[in-house]
Amino acid sequence: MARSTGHSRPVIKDVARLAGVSAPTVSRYLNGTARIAEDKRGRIAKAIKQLGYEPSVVARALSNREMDSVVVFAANPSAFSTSATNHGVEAAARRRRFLLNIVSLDEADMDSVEQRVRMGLSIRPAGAVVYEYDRAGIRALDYIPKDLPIVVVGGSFGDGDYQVVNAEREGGRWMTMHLLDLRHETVFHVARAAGPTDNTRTNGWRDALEERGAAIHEPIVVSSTDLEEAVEAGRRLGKRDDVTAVFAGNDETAIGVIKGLREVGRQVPDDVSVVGFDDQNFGPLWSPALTSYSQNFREMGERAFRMLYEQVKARRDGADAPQPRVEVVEGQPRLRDSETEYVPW
Amino acid sequence: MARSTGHSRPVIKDVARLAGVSAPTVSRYLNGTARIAEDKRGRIAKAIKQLGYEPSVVARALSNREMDSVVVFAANPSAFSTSATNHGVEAAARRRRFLLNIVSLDEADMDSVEQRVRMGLSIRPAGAVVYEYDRAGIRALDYIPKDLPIVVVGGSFGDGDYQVVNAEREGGRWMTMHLLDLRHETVFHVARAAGPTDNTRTNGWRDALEERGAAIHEPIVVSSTDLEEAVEAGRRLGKRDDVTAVFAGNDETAIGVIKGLREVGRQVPDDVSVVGFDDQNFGPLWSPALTSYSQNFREMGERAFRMLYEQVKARRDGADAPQPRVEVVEGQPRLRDSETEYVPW
DNA sequence: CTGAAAGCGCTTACAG
DNA sequence: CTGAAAGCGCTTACAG
Repeated sequence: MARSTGHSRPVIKDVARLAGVSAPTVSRYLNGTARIAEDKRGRIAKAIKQLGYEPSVVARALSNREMDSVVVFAANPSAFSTSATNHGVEAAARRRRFLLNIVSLDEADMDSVEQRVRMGLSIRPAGAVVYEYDRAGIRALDYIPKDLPIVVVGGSFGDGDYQVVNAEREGGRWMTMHLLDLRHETVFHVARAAGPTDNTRTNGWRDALEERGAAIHEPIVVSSTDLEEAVEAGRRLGKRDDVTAVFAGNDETAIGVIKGLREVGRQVPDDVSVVGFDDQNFGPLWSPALTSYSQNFREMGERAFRMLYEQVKARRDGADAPQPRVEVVEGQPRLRDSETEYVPW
Repeated sequence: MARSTGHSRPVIKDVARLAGVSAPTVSRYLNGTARIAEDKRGRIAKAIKQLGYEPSVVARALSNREMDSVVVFAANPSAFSTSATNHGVEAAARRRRFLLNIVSLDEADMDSVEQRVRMGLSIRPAGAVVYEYDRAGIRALDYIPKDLPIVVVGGSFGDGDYQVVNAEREGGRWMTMHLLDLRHETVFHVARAAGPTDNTRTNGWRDALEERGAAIHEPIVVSSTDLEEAVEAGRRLGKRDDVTAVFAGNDETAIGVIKGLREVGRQVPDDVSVVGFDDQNFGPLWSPALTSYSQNFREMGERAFRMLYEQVKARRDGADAPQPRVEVVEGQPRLRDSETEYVPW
């Protein structure tokens, strides 16, 4: 395994020698962990620059028993929500010079969750972020030691001590209320199969109907992979003449529903109002431009890291852990042209 | 910094003691780096299981000067292509028990590229994968030491010694040919601003026109963020009556173009055929269902890791590096309803 | 086949 | 403020 590293990179000893100090002094300089004489500071700085020295994060991690890194555990790694959240976590982590490790989970392979978690933790990260939009994420929580800083993203309130959730339920409620405000007598709902959390769009929809005393028709649940099911839902709804407004669980579903509605001769928004969720980039281009609810995944990721870092920092400083809390990241409704006021004949 | 780790996890010494052998023997057992007596094998295996021992990847990395991990450098971390490719890399890496680190690059902040690369390499990964769809990726290559195994994903042929590219150009050529086969006299093109590579959809489009001797009208280049530009392109094209077929650089663009075309009274596909690229999931739901070209990003990611691993393995075995090569991952046309045969009046 | 020793590159008590 | 020493948890020549 002896690799010919060529001229290997400089190590702390080289810096120390060049600066005429000991390695521990360089270490203290780097970590700000003790006061260093002014002249030595200068010499060390120069030596570092001259050598192009970079501390080995691996050696540091071995010594500290902990790496400056976060692991994120997430199912659906290629979903927009996941990757946008990752991006936020990474950006915030980078500012603290933390590295990001991604370990994907697989809903279809729950048996591997434990092993994947172990793998992710084998690097001894300073903390973990778990996206708890689904069962795999929830399961992952079981395998993470209680003493490791964790932040849960998404999920139900109370699933984690430290949690950042998007306003799923609030958003669902808002969109439904909006339709009700437009005088629709009630709002039908085509839902994606949701995880077992209560912070869901569907619950928000129900909240609004209950609050207004509107009729609650069981939601039609469609697969999030086979969009044809949404089209079929649209057809079914289109055949009922009590359907004037539909809240779709996401934008793809909304599109499918609109398509199905049209197939059976109902126009959107003239005959039926349809709103989506997620505000995907194709929404504004749709005909009609799709009204939707925009979530800020990037922001969620950034907040998740910051919340994690607070815990890590406190631990490293020997301070008390920060107060556990749930942060709700609000989204924003984007009103466009796919819904309109209900006008009875 | 002394953390109360509670009961710390078992280390190799604990296993050795319990099995009645030395630590190096356990190490050799774990790595298959020497023959071990049958009875000791058994005892070691039992001790490992009993203790729930897991080797410290950090200690191992320090000793080996290299971590069992890959870094991927990529701009546009939340783009579907990026995240799907990441997923492929991660899946293939996991099989080899390699960890994945993600470092995002930022086109808008080229100055930070060097620092980001250094950060990503600070962990001493066994290799790096660079997504070279844009300038940031290309720049990143400059900062990665030549002796580190690298695989370039995307980009021009020949940018890297080891490269996996999708059939961008081939795909563009195919789609254009398809339209020409439908008797359109020529095909107009609305392109996204492309990176400085030659393996582009636009070049494929040009290839096809040249091959058939069709008229080449300069492509309209639109931003990949502001979809309104695509709509505007659609309007402009719609006003010319020599426009009967449009190859859009991707599906969002295609949708925008269709919208613009409609605004000026041209129907798709009756008056103008429009095809997209990428085969996003909303394509089939569009009216008309969008004809597009589907790429296999996941597969690209998997191949990228495998190609990287070959290099890593050879290096570790002290063997010759594998032959440099470029693998082209083919996509697949998805013919739907947005294009049709040209019928002159 | 296997053990004692040294080393990977840091950090942190312990003295001074 | 600063250095010598020991340790983090592995791996790898070196002997045997």
